[in-house]
Amino acid sequence: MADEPLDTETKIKEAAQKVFLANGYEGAKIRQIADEAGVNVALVNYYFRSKEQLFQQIYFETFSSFLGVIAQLLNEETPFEVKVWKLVDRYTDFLLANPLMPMFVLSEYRQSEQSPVRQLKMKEMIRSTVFMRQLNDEIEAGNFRKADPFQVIFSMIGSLVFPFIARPVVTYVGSFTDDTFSVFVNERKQVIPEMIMAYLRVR
Amino acid sequence: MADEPLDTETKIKEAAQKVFLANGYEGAKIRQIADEAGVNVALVNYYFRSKEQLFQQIYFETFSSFLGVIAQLLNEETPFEVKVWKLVDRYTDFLLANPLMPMFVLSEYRQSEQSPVRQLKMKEMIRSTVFMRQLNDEIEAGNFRKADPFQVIFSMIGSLVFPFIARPVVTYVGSFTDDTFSVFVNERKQVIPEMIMAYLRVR
DNA sequence: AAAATATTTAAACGCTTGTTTAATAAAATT
DNA sequence: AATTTTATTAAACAAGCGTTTAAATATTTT
Repeated sequence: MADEPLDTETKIKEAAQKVFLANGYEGAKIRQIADEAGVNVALVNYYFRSKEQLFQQIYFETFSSFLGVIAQLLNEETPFEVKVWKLVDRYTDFLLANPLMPMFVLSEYRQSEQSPVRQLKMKEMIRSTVFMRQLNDEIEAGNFRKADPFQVIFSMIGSLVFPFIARPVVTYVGSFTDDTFSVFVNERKQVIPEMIMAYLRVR
Repeated sequence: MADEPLDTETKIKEAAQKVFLANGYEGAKIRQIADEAGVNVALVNYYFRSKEQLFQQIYFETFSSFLGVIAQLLNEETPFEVKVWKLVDRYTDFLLANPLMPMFVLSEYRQSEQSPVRQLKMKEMIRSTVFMRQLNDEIEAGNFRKADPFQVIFSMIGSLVFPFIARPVVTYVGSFTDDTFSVFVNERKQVIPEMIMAYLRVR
């Protein structure tokens, strides 16, 4: 990868992303962000006006990525079961590449009516996915048991995301290293789809 | 309930529990804890020496409760399937009564060798539960599919705990109120055991 | 009741925080 | 080349933080 010389604003943003994800809003200090970016403290406010605004920008982008990738995978035009397997596989890889994202997104979420996050219309996005439609169709056709699609989707996402949220505890209880944790999570690529499908197939 | 006049130390501790669980270590301020307890700021340090020590005490107790309740349920001497249903039922109720606990325990976890949390030997506790033994027996007897017990247990706990960790997002995407969130979680008392058992039964 | 100890308080301490200022350096415009 | 604008800096600011102090009050012990 060609690491071209980044302009100051980008350097700050990348440093902020790193520091905010590792420490959360309260735990992150502007001086730490500035140091990480190799830049004077004042420049953070010069480019982003305030810690709060910088955070909002980072949070919005992270949230969009976190739920956006899911929404995209849910919307693929592949048969239902294939999609479940593919989604779990792809999203596991995504989380392995961004292991701090789930905890950050879920622990730093703040509700406010006119927040950018709300304007994403994530609600409608998830509710109207191809995945949801297919699931409803299969249930109506009698191929799957009568199940609440929300229960199914949150079971799947929850199983997928949980190890990353609970990573320190999981690592401790399971005596994992970084490598064996990765193995553990990769094994779930098989376990989770099998679990979801086994549940749905029982009529 | 008879709310007898609490002594100062207890008042501070309960206030600290409340404030730490709601805001985390960095977000919690001693003056807020003191106010919540209706007590002078200096008394917090008088009784607990430092914010750090107060936090450690709260965290240890919360962690013990969070994992201890699970360990206890995993150790009940009931048949495997009955236990799965009972565990999900009881732990859901426990989480409904302590909705902030999972996020607090998982986001504020810090590893350190001689921490009180480590001395709980939670690892050995979970690994040697009746649940684990039963699961292994059933698999060896050919009644259940060949599954990694850790995968099963973390799928179950993860499904159980996830809605509480992701509550704001789940609430938003699902258009839940506090009441309908509670309904949603209670429905999982059936979904989760069925999912786990459906998975295990496929050979 | 007097003395000793424990509890509580208001005030201040020193440090870190996010933020701003005012001066300097660099770049762009004229 | 002179001027204006933009970028960067060191330094300071006020506010908030966890913590300590020293005096006042309450309680316990003698």
